[in-house]
Amino acid sequence: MGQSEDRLRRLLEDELEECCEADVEHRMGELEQVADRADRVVHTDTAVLGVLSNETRLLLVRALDTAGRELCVCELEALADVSESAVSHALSDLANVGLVTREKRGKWRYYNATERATAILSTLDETRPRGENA
Amino acid sequence: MGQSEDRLRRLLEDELEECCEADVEHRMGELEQVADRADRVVHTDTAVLGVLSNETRLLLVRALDTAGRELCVCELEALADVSESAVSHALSDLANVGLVTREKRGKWRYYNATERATAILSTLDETRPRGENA
DNA sequence: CAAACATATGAATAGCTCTTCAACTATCAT
DNA sequence: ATGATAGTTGAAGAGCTATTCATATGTTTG
Repeated sequence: MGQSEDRLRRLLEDELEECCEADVEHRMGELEQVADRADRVVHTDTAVLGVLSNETRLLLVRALDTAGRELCVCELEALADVSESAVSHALSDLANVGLVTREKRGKWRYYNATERATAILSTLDETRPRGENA
Repeated sequence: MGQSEDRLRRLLEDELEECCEADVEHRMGELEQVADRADRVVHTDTAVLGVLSNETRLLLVRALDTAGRELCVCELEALADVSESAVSHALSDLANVGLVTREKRGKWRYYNATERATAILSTLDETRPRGENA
Protein backbone atom coordinates (compact mmCIF):
# COMPACT_ATOMS: atom_id res chain seq x y z
CA MET A 1 0.00 0.00 0.00
CA GLY A 2 3.03 2.28 0.43
CA GLN A 3 3.28 3.71 -3.04
CA SER A 4 -0.43 3.80 -3.70
CA GLU A 5 -0.93 5.57 -0.41
CA ASP A 6 1.39 8.31 -1.57
CA ARG A 7 -0.59 8.81 -4.73
CA LEU A 8 -3.84 8.78 -2.83
CA ARG A 9 -2.48 11.50 -0.58
CA ARG A 10 -1.65 13.63 -3.59
CA LEU A 11 -5.12 13.04 -4.98
CA LEU A 12 -6.66 14.25 -1.74
CA GLU A 13 -4.42 17.28 -1.68
CA ASP A 14 -5.76 18.13 -5.11
CA GLU A 15 -9.38 17.40 -4.26
CA LEU A 16 -9.56 18.92 -0.82
CA GLU A 17 -7.04 21.74 -1.21
CA GLU A 18 -5.86 21.31 2.35
CA CYS A 19 -5.81 17.87 3.86
CA CYS A 20 -4.41 16.40 6.99
CA GLU A 21 -3.32 12.91 7.94
CA ALA A 22 -6.78 12.14 9.33
CA ASP A 23 -8.37 12.80 5.94
CA VAL A 24 -6.06 10.32 4.27
CA GLU A 25 -6.70 7.69 6.92
CA HIS A 26 -10.42 8.19 6.59
CA ARG A 27 -10.38 7.84 2.84
CA MET A 28 -8.16 4.75 3.01
CA GLY A 29 -10.58 3.20 5.47
CA GLU A 30 -13.51 3.93 3.21
CA LEU A 31 -11.74 2.23 0.35
CA GLU A 32 -10.94 -0.83 2.41
CA GLN A 33 -14.60 -1.17 3.31
CA VAL A 34 -15.55 -0.90 -0.35
CA ALA A 35 -12.97 -3.55 -1.20
CA ASP A 36 -14.18 -5.93 1.49
CA ARG A 37 -17.79 -5.77 0.40
CA ALA A 38 -16.88 -6.10 -3.24
CA ASP A 39 -14.50 -9.00 -2.71
CA ARG A 40 -17.06 -11.13 -0.93
CA VAL A 41 -19.22 -11.97 -3.90
CA VAL A 42 -16.94 -11.36 -6.83
CA HIS A 43 -15.60 -14.88 -7.01
CA THR A 44 -18.91 -16.71 -7.18
CA ASP A 45 -20.39 -14.10 -9.48
CA THR A 46 -17.62 -14.42 -12.04
CA ALA A 47 -18.38 -18.13 -12.21
CA VAL A 48 -22.00 -17.45 -13.18
CA LEU A 49 -21.12 -14.66 -15.56
CA GLY A 50 -18.38 -16.76 -17.11
CA VAL A 51 -20.86 -19.47 -17.92
CA LEU A 52 -23.25 -16.97 -19.44
CA SER A 53 -20.57 -15.29 -21.51
CA ASN A 54 -20.45 -17.91 -24.21
CA GLU A 55 -22.62 -17.79 -27.30
CA THR A 56 -23.65 -21.41 -27.21
CA ARG A 57 -24.62 -21.35 -23.56
CA LEU A 58 -26.30 -17.96 -23.67
CA LEU A 59 -28.27 -19.02 -26.71
CA LEU A 60 -29.54 -22.06 -24.87
CA VAL A 61 -30.72 -20.14 -21.81
CA ARG A 62 -32.22 -17.47 -24.03
CA ALA A 63 -34.11 -20.16 -25.90
CA LEU A 64 -35.41 -21.70 -22.68
CA ASP A 65 -36.42 -18.29 -21.40
CA THR A 66 -38.05 -17.23 -24.65
CA ALA A 67 -39.88 -20.51 -25.06
CA GLY A 68 -41.32 -20.05 -21.60
CA ARG A 69 -41.51 -23.77 -21.11
CA GLU A 70 -39.20 -26.69 -20.62
CA LEU A 71 -37.35 -27.89 -23.69
CA CYS A 72 -35.92 -31.30 -24.42
CA VAL A 73 -32.22 -31.64 -25.24
CA CYS A 74 -33.07 -32.67 -28.75
CA GLU A 75 -35.06 -29.47 -29.22
CA LEU A 76 -32.16 -27.43 -27.94
CA GLU A 77 -29.77 -29.23 -30.23
CA ALA A 78 -31.83 -28.08 -33.18
CA LEU A 79 -31.18 -24.49 -32.14
CA ALA A 80 -27.47 -24.43 -31.49
CA ASP A 81 -25.03 -24.77 -34.31
CA VAL A 82 -22.60 -27.06 -32.52
CA SER A 83 -22.25 -30.76 -31.85
CA GLU A 84 -24.58 -32.78 -29.66
CA SER A 85 -21.73 -33.14 -27.22
CA ALA A 86 -21.12 -29.41 -27.05
CA VAL A 87 -24.77 -28.83 -26.21
CA SER A 88 -24.59 -31.40 -23.47
CA HIS A 89 -21.47 -29.80 -22.02
CA ALA A 90 -23.08 -26.39 -22.22
CA LEU A 91 -26.21 -27.55 -20.41
CA SER A 92 -24.13 -29.18 -17.69
CA ASP A 93 -22.21 -25.98 -17.14
CA LEU A 94 -25.43 -24.00 -16.95
CA ALA A 95 -26.93 -26.45 -14.47
CA ASN A 96 -23.79 -26.39 -12.33
CA VAL A 97 -24.09 -22.68 -11.65
CA GLY A 98 -27.84 -22.73 -11.18
CA LEU A 99 -28.97 -21.14 -14.41
CA VAL A 100 -31.03 -24.09 -15.60
CA THR A 101 -32.71 -27.08 -14.01
CA ARG A 102 -32.87 -30.57 -15.47
CA GLU A 103 -35.49 -33.23 -15.22
CA LYS A 104 -35.34 -36.71 -16.60
CA ARG A 105 -38.46 -38.31 -18.02
CA GLY A 106 -38.06 -41.61 -19.76
CA LYS A 107 -35.16 -41.38 -22.09
CA TRP A 108 -35.65 -37.68 -22.64
CA ARG A 109 -34.15 -34.97 -20.57
CA TYR A 110 -35.86 -31.62 -20.10
CA TYR A 111 -34.25 -28.34 -19.17
CA ASN A 112 -35.72 -25.11 -17.90
CA ALA A 113 -34.33 -21.65 -17.16
CA THR A 114 -34.20 -20.75 -13.47
CA GLU A 115 -35.60 -17.54 -12.03
CA ARG A 116 -32.07 -16.30 -11.69
CA ALA A 117 -31.37 -16.79 -15.37
CA THR A 118 -34.63 -15.14 -16.32
CA ALA A 119 -33.89 -12.18 -14.08
CA ILE A 120 -30.45 -11.66 -15.57
CA LEU A 121 -31.76 -11.84 -19.12
CA SER A 122 -34.54 -9.38 -18.29
CA THR A 123 -32.05 -6.95 -16.86
CA LEU A 124 -29.93 -7.20 -19.98
CA ASP A 125 -33.02 -6.51 -22.09
CA GLU A 126 -34.25 -3.64 -19.99
CA THR A 127 -30.92 -1.86 -19.92
CA ARG A 128 -29.82 -2.52 -23.44
CA PRO A 129 -28.58 0.65 -25.13
CA ARG A 130 -30.76 2.02 -27.91
CA GLY A 131 -30.07 0.53 -31.29
CA GLU A 132 -28.22 -2.48 -30.01
CA ASN A 133 -30.87 -4.98 -31.07
CA ALA A 134 -34.18 -5.35 -32.87
CA MET B 1 -31.86 -30.37 -39.73
CA GLY B 2 -32.54 -33.82 -41.18
CA GLN B 3 -31.35 -35.97 -38.33
CA SER B 4 -32.52 -33.65 -35.62
CA GLU B 5 -35.93 -33.51 -37.25
CA ASP B 6 -36.21 -37.27 -36.93
CA ARG B 7 -35.48 -37.16 -33.26
CA LEU B 8 -37.88 -34.31 -32.75
CA ARG B 9 -40.56 -36.37 -34.42
CA ARG B 10 -39.92 -39.24 -32.03
CA LEU B 11 -40.10 -36.83 -29.10
CA LEU B 12 -43.47 -35.59 -30.27
CA GLU B 13 -44.72 -39.11 -30.75
CA ASP B 14 -43.81 -39.74 -27.12
CA GLU B 15 -45.28 -36.51 -25.83
CA LEU B 16 -48.46 -36.36 -27.86
CA GLU B 17 -49.17 -40.07 -28.22
CA GLU B 18 -50.50 -39.56 -31.71
CA CYS B 19 -49.00 -36.89 -33.87
CA CYS B 20 -49.25 -35.99 -37.47
CA GLU B 21 -46.96 -34.19 -39.87
CA ALA B 22 -48.65 -30.87 -39.11
CA ASP B 23 -47.73 -31.19 -35.42
CA VAL B 24 -44.09 -31.66 -36.28
CA GLU B 25 -44.11 -28.72 -38.67
CA HIS B 26 -45.76 -26.55 -36.06
CA ARG B 27 -43.26 -27.45 -33.38
CA MET B 28 -40.32 -26.92 -35.71
CA GLY B 29 -41.71 -23.50 -36.58
CA GLU B 30 -42.04 -22.61 -32.93
CA LEU B 31 -38.43 -23.57 -32.36
CA GLU B 32 -37.21 -21.51 -35.28
CA GLN B 33 -38.99 -18.49 -33.87
CA VAL B 34 -37.38 -19.08 -30.51
CA ALA B 35 -34.00 -19.40 -32.17
CA ASP B 36 -34.44 -16.21 -34.17
CA ARG B 37 -35.35 -14.13 -31.15
CA ALA B 38 -32.58 -15.61 -29.07
CA ASP B 39 -29.94 -15.21 -31.74
CA ARG B 40 -30.56 -11.53 -32.19
CA VAL B 41 -29.06 -10.33 -28.92
CA VAL B 42 -26.81 -13.18 -27.92
CA HIS B 43 -23.73 -11.86 -29.63
CA THR B 44 -23.69 -8.40 -28.06
CA ASP B 45 -24.72 -9.77 -24.69
CA THR B 46 -21.85 -12.22 -24.52
CA ALA B 47 -19.49 -9.31 -25.04
CA VAL B 48 -20.84 -7.54 -21.97
CA LEU B 49 -20.99 -10.69 -19.88
CA GLY B 50 -17.51 -11.68 -20.98
CA VAL B 51 -16.14 -8.41 -19.71
CA LEU B 52 -17.94 -8.84 -16.39
CA SER B 53 -16.77 -12.41 -15.95
CA ASN B 54 -13.29 -11.59 -14.78
CA GLU B 55 -12.42 -11.07 -11.15
CA THR B 56 -10.38 -7.95 -11.67
CA ARG B 57 -12.99 -6.24 -13.80
CA LEU B 58 -15.95 -7.33 -11.71
CA LEU B 59 -14.19 -6.15 -8.57
CA LEU B 60 -13.68 -2.73 -10.09
CA VAL B 61 -17.32 -2.27 -11.13
CA ARG B 62 -18.46 -3.61 -7.77
CA ALA B 63 -16.22 -1.11 -6.06
CA LEU B 64 -17.60 1.75 -8.14
CA ASP B 65 -21.12 0.61 -7.47
CA THR B 66 -20.59 0.09 -3.76
CA ALA B 67 -18.78 3.38 -3.35
CA GLY B 68 -21.76 5.12 -4.92
CA ARG B 69 -19.51 7.84 -6.28
CA GLU B 70 -16.86 8.28 -8.90
CA LEU B 71 -13.47 6.88 -8.06
CA CYS B 72 -10.09 7.89 -9.36
CA VAL B 73 -7.89 5.31 -11.06
CA CYS B 74 -5.41 5.54 -8.23
CA GLU B 75 -8.15 4.67 -5.75
CA LEU B 76 -9.17 1.69 -7.84
CA GLU B 77 -5.59 0.53 -8.08
CA ALA B 78 -5.45 0.33 -4.33
CA LEU B 79 -8.33 -2.17 -4.41
CA ALA B 80 -7.25 -4.60 -7.09
CA ASP B 81 -4.34 -6.91 -6.55
CA VAL B 82 -2.86 -6.56 -10.02
CA SER B 83 -0.55 -4.16 -11.81
CA GLU B 84 -1.41 -0.59 -12.69
CA SER B 85 -1.47 -1.64 -16.30
CA ALA B 86 -3.92 -4.45 -15.66
CA VAL B 87 -6.29 -2.04 -13.93
CA SER B 88 -6.06 0.33 -16.85
CA HIS B 89 -6.78 -2.46 -19.33
CA ALA B 90 -9.68 -3.62 -17.19
CA LEU B 91 -11.21 -0.15 -17.03
CA SER B 92 -10.85 0.27 -20.78
CA ASP B 93 -12.64 -3.00 -21.39
CA LEU B 94 -15.42 -1.98 -19.03
CA ALA B 95 -15.78 1.39 -20.72
CA ASN B 96 -15.84 -0.19 -24.17
CA VAL B 97 -18.95 -2.21 -23.39
CA GLY B 98 -20.70 0.59 -21.53
CA LEU B 99 -20.34 -0.63 -17.97
CA VAL B 100 -18.38 2.39 -16.74
CA THR B 101 -17.92 5.99 -17.81
CA ARG B 102 -14.69 7.95 -17.67
CA GLU B 103 -14.02 11.59 -17.07
CA LYS B 104 -10.70 13.35 -17.10
CA ARG B 105 -10.01 16.18 -14.66
CA GLY B 106 -6.53 17.55 -14.58
CA LYS B 107 -4.12 14.71 -14.48
CA TRP B 108 -6.57 12.41 -12.71
CA ARG B 109 -9.11 10.20 -14.39
CA TYR B 110 -12.39 9.34 -12.72
CA TYR B 111 -14.59 6.35 -13.41
CA ASN B 112 -18.18 5.63 -12.52
CA ALA B 113 -20.48 2.62 -12.88
CA THR B 114 -23.25 3.04 -15.45
CA GLU B 115 -26.90 2.33 -14.75
CA ARG B 116 -26.56 -0.84 -16.72
CA ALA B 117 -23.74 -2.09 -14.54
CA THR B 118 -25.63 -1.19 -11.39
CA ALA B 119 -28.74 -2.98 -12.65
CA ILE B 120 -26.83 -6.16 -13.43
CA LEU B 121 -25.10 -6.18 -10.05
CA SER B 122 -28.42 -5.63 -8.28
CA THR B 123 -29.97 -8.53 -10.13
CA LEU B 124 -27.08 -10.76 -9.13
CA ASP B 125 -27.53 -9.68 -5.52
CA GLU B 126 -31.28 -10.09 -5.50
CA THR B 127 -31.22 -13.55 -7.01
CA ARG B 128 -28.22 -14.93 -5.23
CA PRO B 129 -28.94 -18.37 -3.77
CA ARG B 130 -29.11 -18.52 0.01
CA GLY B 131 -25.79 -19.08 1.67
CA GLU B 132 -23.71 -18.02 -1.27
CA ASN B 133 -22.37 -14.88 0.36
CA ALA B 134 -22.41 -12.85 3.52
C1' DC C 1 -31.04 -59.71 -23.41
C1' DA C 2 -29.70 -57.31 -27.67
C1' DA C 3 -30.12 -53.42 -30.33
C1' DA C 4 -31.37 -48.71 -30.87
C1' DC C 5 -31.74 -44.46 -28.90
C1' DA C 6 -30.86 -40.17 -25.83
C1' DT C 7 -27.67 -38.02 -23.44
C1' DA C 8 -23.41 -37.53 -20.69
C1' DT C 9 -18.51 -37.59 -19.88
C1' DG C 10 -13.25 -37.52 -20.59
C1' DA C 11 -9.32 -36.37 -23.11
C1' DA C 12 -7.17 -33.58 -26.42
C1' DT C 13 -6.17 -29.64 -28.95
C1' DA C 14 -6.85 -25.10 -31.20
C1' DG C 15 -7.82 -20.68 -30.02
C1' DC C 16 -8.71 -17.06 -26.90
C1' DT C 17 -7.57 -14.13 -22.63
C1' DC C 18 -5.27 -12.05 -18.80
C1' DT C 19 -1.50 -10.23 -16.99
C1' DT C 20 2.93 -8.15 -17.27
C1' DC C 21 6.75 -5.44 -19.17
C1' DA C 22 8.16 -1.65 -21.72
C1' DA C 23 7.28 2.24 -24.02
C1' DC C 24 4.22 6.00 -24.76
C1' DT C 25 1.06 10.41 -24.11
C1' DA C 26 -0.72 14.06 -21.37
C1' DT C 27 -0.70 17.26 -17.50
C1' DC C 28 1.37 20.07 -14.12
C1' DA C 29 5.23 22.45 -11.52
C1' DT C 30 9.62 24.56 -11.49
C1' DA D 1 11.82 23.16 -21.60
C1' DT D 2 12.79 19.48 -17.92
C1' DG D 3 11.30 16.41 -14.84
C1' DA D 4 7.80 14.23 -12.26
C1' DT D 5 3.37 12.33 -12.08
C1' DA D 6 -1.06 9.84 -13.89
C1' DG D 7 -2.61 6.96 -16.86
C1' DT D 8 -2.81 4.29 -21.41
C1' DT D 9 -1.37 1.11 -25.01
C1' DG D 10 0.87 -2.86 -27.64
C1' DA D 11 3.21 -7.06 -27.67
C1' DA D 12 4.09 -11.54 -25.80
C1' DG D 13 3.55 -15.69 -23.29
C1' DA D 14 1.39 -18.66 -19.72
C1' DG D 15 -2.77 -20.39 -18.76
C1' DC D 16 -7.61 -21.09 -19.47
C1' DT D 17 -11.73 -22.54 -22.47
C1' DA D 18 -14.65 -24.45 -26.05
C1' DT D 19 -15.33 -27.68 -29.13
C1' DT D 20 -14.83 -32.26 -30.95
C1' DC D 21 -14.11 -37.27 -31.12
C1' DA D 22 -14.52 -41.42 -28.82
C1' DT D 23 -16.54 -43.79 -25.36
C1' DA D 24 -19.75 -44.65 -21.58
C1' DT D 25 -24.35 -44.74 -19.18
C1' DG D 26 -29.04 -45.23 -18.76
C1' DT D 27 -33.65 -46.31 -21.11
C1' DT D 28 -36.97 -48.33 -24.02
C1' DT D 29 -38.26 -51.72 -27.69
C1' DG D 30 -38.29 -56.01 -30.08
